[in-house]
Amino acid sequence: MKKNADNPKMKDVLREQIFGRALLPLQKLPSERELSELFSTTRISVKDALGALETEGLIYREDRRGWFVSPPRIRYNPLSRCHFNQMINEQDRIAETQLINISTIMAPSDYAKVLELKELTEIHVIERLRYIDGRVVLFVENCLISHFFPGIIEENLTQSLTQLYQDKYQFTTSRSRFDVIPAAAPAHVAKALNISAGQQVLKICRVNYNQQGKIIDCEFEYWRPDAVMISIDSIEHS
Amino acid sequence: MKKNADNPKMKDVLREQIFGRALLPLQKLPSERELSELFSTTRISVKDALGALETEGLIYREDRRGWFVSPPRIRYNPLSRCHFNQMINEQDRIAETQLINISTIMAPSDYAKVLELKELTEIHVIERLRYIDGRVVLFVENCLISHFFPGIIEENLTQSLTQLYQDKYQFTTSRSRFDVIPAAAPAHVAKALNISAGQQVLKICRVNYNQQGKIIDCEFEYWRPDAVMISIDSIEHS
DNA sequence: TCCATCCTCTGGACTAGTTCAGTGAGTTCA
DNA sequence: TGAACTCACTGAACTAGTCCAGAGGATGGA
Repeated sequence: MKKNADNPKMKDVLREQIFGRALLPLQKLPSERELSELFSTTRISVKDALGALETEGLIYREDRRGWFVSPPRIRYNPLSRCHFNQMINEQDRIAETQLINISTIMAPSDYAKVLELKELTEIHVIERLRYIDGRVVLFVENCLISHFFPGIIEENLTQSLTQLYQDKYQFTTSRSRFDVIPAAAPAHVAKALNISAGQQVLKICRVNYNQQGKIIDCEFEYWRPDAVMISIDSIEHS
Repeated sequence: MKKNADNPKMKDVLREQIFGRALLPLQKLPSERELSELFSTTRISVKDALGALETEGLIYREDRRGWFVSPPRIRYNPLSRCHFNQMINEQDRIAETQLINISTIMAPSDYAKVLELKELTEIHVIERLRYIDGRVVLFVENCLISHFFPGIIEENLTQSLTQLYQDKYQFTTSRSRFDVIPAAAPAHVAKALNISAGQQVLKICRVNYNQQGKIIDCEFEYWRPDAVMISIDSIEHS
């Protein structure tokens, strides 16, 4: 069968099926090869169409696993003191956290810059993965200035770090700065998020100050772009 | 000449030339066809490589014109009362604003929802383009609830709307909410930004309340993703 | 000098394939 | 039962083309 005017564009058909609930959140789409047969087109055209729906936030990819329908976005206020689990639960979603790796290193220049370090300084890097409804959507690197946090490595680091700072170290966050950019996923982040290196992520870099106004840690968050809406209300901070 | 291990990947070469200042901000890259000859590869592979650099924020595309090296990002605080021109000038860049279109319509459902309208309401839609250093980077739609703003259409709408609200209507913004998502450019936005429909943009939707706590307008901003870093500091709001 | 037309150039979108490398399920063996 | 192996499946990445439609510059005519 040749393509003709009776043959609606694949991305329009899929979009309608998603909006019409024929395809449900987290549901797997047919493979690219199947779609290219179904719609009598080539795989490159299928990839382009799927990529367009991905850009719209309607579907997401997983490297070597397939394409899936995106669930609704989470509303996220980076200035909020609300723990991840609580934030997700409040939106009737299921949260989970996985500790991936902890390392203790001399701060490389990009970290040193963010933390405004003037000399060689040891930091702990805590890598965690965040899941919503069983899907991995966020890779987080917390970079803690070690000398502020003796013995933290032995703690349960899947819990709220902010709470741990307060309970064990009597640090409260007096101020936060955050920057948001669309970025390309570095290889280690991509692998953790089940995408190929260089795919689009939404990167949030946050710097936290304790009650003495000193920077104590920074945090790099890499979000799946379809999973989150950053939402800020000026009234919550006045 | 066949590809072999001596032939470095095109995107790595271009990335090095950009970081090494052999390719300067706003400079045009060779066309896809030229690059495919230079690097003995196909146009699809060139497009993939260029797309990867675009995702990194290093280059940007213009439909039918070519690919260009991205200038540094603007730091933008959506909660700031700072006018666009001032914000850009403070970062040693040149700002320009172009009024594209003004229309007066009954609010369609997506606008009505954002403005929390309970009944059929007339709105003014003011479309503007924002340029930094001569490059179009931002398409803005301001949606004003008409009955709050008698006679506004005749004003100079390239100036700061916020200032106009205050001077002519004695409205000050007491509160703002904004949402940020990566989105696909609608056709009318894409055309204005010199990209094809469906390309990635960073969409900011803002809602403003006057001193009586009433929503008076909302704003949809569509940013070129490589041009902006959203930057918020909690200390500026306490 | 200005406007209309033409032409080349551009990215966008498509055709028809191929190879690569990791995932995950099923099977086999200890 | 658990671990290792195998194999089909998957998207990623590549080859070699084609056609489309709008941008912008050059040219010619009024």
